[in-house]
Amino acid sequence: MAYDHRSIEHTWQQRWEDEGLYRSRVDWNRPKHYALTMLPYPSGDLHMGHWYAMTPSDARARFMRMRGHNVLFPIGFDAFGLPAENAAVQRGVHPAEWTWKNIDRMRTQLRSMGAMFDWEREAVSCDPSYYRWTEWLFKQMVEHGVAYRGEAMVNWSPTLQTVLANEQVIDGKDERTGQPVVQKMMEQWFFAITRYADELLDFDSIDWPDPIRLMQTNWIGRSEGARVDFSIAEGPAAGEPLTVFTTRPDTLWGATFMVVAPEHPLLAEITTDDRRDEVTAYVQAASRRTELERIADDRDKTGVFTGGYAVNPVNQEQIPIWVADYVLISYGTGAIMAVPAHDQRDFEFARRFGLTVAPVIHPEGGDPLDEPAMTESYVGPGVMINSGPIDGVTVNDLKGRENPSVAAAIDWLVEHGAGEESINYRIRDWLISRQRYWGSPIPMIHRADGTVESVPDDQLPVVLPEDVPFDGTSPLARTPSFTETVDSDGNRARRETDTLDTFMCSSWYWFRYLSPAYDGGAFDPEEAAYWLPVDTYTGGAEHAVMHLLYARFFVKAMRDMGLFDAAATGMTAHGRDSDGLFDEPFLLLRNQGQILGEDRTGDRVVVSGEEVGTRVLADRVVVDAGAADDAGVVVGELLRRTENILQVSTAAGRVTVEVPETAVVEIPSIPGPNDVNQLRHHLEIQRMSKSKGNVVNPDDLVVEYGADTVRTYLMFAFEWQKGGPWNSQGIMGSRRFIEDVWKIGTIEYQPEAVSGDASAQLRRRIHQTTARVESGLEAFKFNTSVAALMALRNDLTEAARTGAVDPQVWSEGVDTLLKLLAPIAPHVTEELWRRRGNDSSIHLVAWPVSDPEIAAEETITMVLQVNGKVRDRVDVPADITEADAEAEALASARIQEWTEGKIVRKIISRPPKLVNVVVS
RNA sequence: GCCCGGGUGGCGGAAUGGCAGACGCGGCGGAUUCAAAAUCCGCUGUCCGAAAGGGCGUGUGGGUUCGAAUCCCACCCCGGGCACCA
Repeated sequence: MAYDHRSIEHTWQQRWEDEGLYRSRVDWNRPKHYALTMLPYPSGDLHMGHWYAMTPSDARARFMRMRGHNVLFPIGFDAFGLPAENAAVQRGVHPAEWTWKNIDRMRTQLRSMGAMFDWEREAVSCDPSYYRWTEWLFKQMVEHGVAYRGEAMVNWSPTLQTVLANEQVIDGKDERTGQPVVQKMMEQWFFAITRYADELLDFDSIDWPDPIRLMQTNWIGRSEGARVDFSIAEGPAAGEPLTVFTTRPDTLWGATFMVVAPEHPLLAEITTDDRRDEVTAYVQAASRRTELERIADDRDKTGVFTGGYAVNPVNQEQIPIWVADYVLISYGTGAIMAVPAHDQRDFEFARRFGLTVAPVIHPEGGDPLDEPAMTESYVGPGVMINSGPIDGVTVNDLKGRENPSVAAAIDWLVEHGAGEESINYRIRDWLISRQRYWGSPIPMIHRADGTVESVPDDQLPVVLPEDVPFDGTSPLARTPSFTETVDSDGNRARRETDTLDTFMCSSWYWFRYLSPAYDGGAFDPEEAAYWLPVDTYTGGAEHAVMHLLYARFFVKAMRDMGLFDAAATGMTAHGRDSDGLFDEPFLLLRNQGQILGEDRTGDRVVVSGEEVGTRVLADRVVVDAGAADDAGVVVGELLRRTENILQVSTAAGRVTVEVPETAVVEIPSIPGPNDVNQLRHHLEIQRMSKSKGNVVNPDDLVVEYGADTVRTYLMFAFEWQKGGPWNSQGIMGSRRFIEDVWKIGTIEYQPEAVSGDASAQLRRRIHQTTARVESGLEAFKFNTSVAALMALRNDLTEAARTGAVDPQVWSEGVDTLLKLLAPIAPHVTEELWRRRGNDSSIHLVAWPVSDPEIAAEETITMVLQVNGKVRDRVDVPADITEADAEAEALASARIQEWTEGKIVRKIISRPPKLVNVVVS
């Protein structure tokens, strides 16, 4: 009976659905396990990346279930976002229609995986029943002061006609489109994520990969130091403080000038009249430059003198104030004290503009700094000099108060009222307003008097109007039926027309999964009490600082707003200690790598034609001409093709070939008339993309090989956390494996010359395999689990051929193979399990237990070494004593050969693994 | 520039400081076949050797150790993150 994946997979997917096999229900008598995979964006097609992310997660969730956990493994869609709106602009399809159609299609594709998703818990973020609670959560944030409206310098994307969060801007460009972003002052809604900066730096209670923790730590960017008030010396602002943040207050006595950012509020008052034109020109030039241009420019510092001076509070010295764009308004106070002797940026600026450099640190174990000769700043350890009260204090390489000189300076500042100890963060508050249509509306109303009020809860959600213009910026703002409303006093008012950053939708979705239809709140506290928090979260590392940081912030804010109080009470009622369970969203996080396109060699082309200048004008191009090679003027591999221009790698080097329309193109492998566009060029390993033509479609693979084979291959062929290039031949290995399992599961076993040894050996392998598969699944090293199963397949195939094992052991072997493989290849194992006479699903049976005593080898091949080199091997009992092991080694003829005539210095005996005889 | 992660056969990858290369792909040889595909059996790091066996071998150089892919130091290369953060 042949293995037919099509009927098997279809049948079981249907039956599991009908029987509700994957419905998860609260059951306080069983331990729970909340396994979560990052929800997909409904782009239209499930690609290999989705399969690669989800099927191993599914396998692990199934494994946890077989181990006795009550597992929740939900799925949904992150359905708001720009691509839907672009589709509307470009193709005239309404975003809602486009999105829901994609979701429909992707649901079908997701079902073809055979994953244990509980579809009753599906949540879709663009559904009003979902975004009602996104809006409600926003309101909660407003009411608790976590969300606020503020004027700030924002990242404006002229291309997208919207603002972006800091996290969405990379190198001064929008991280999605790569288009430049400019700075602009705007009033927008923010979440006060900075308030949680310190708590977000604490990862002690969660098991997350180090790189992610590091990236978040760097992103938050905590710096310890001091705020110091300099005072403006003259002019309209005379006597006013000019505050700076510094991590090196110990170098205050070396401050020789100050620099303010071009946007600094006090700049105009500081600037003297004779300098005003120059300063104004500089500020204007700076504002015109995008972030991108500032980076693209050579790093030479620019700036101008304001004419103003400030008084250094530590020594009353007057120092000049400059304006320069290397000081950023968005960090610290937007003004710095410059200590050129001990800060490289300040040093470069000072040298360029001829400003004073005054060393205040005597380098450790070196000569005093020779100011005129210095070519770079000194940032190492030493001893303070020329610094009045802190002279002689040690300077080390540590940060903050751990550096004695910094501690001494802070103490002095505080004592003299000149400054205060301060911590500064790189992270900014999260800007959540977007001037887009396809997002959750912000449930706020602008009253005629300029104040803002929220839409009452019983009027939520504010529903997106359907009929809006999709031909430019902010469709909602241009839809009067939406914007015109009345406030709580019945006066005419205007609705907020910005929508929420879609990252907000994905910052709480795993709560909605618990009870997607619940209308008494964002989630049902009864469900939350049982299922929360998420035990295992899997997804791509590209979300390291956005989604994963926002999600952590959300949970902390929700906790502080009391949104988990009811759930905590429920936990306590069931005897579960809720302490600390609502501090973090995901207890364990693991990231999968990325599947890349396959390496591909280009067509071997034989071109005939004539040379015209530097290129060859073809009249005939033949692919794989074989013996007819000599006919060509150009023969080689096609490296690149741009329209009809070919780059061919030949023995003599690279040649450019132009293929006019009149030329004949012959590709034997493609029937019918061929044209130049069908030539395949060389492709390096890189991301899959339609334009490169290296996309592997999982749907096609499922049709050809079956979901079980695709799942097995994805788990076997890569180190999951690393990923790598696709290999179209490799999948056959997994297909053969599944077919072999089918054979093993369907043959009639014929015992012949049954031997006790062979039976015991197979039992040993069964129990060893169980342990190996288990540890692989636990540790996300799925490839080792599959490898172990393939090895068991080999043992069982051998057993079937020889007939040497006891029928009972054979049967145990087959059953164990099926159970261990069930999480990975759920369909074929279910089919075989039932055929073997079992009435209920294999996915409900208990995970096999590996008995260490049965798994233990009786005899082990012991390695005999001389001076650490393997010279012989002997089979010894597993419980051999150290003395016997040594005796075995010395009795070995081969060891004797190698030790003959030498003096045995010592013998390292590690029974039963090895004996190392050290001679000289 | 700074901070991470990683370099193991032709390829994907295994390996609590103890037999490097499990498992698979590919390749080679054989069986089967009219033939091919599929399937089955065997071999497959590299060099020397008829073989027995031996030399070399986990990016490079050094170190620790009886013993290093694994630990330490320096360097090279690849991937990722941040990037004038005071």
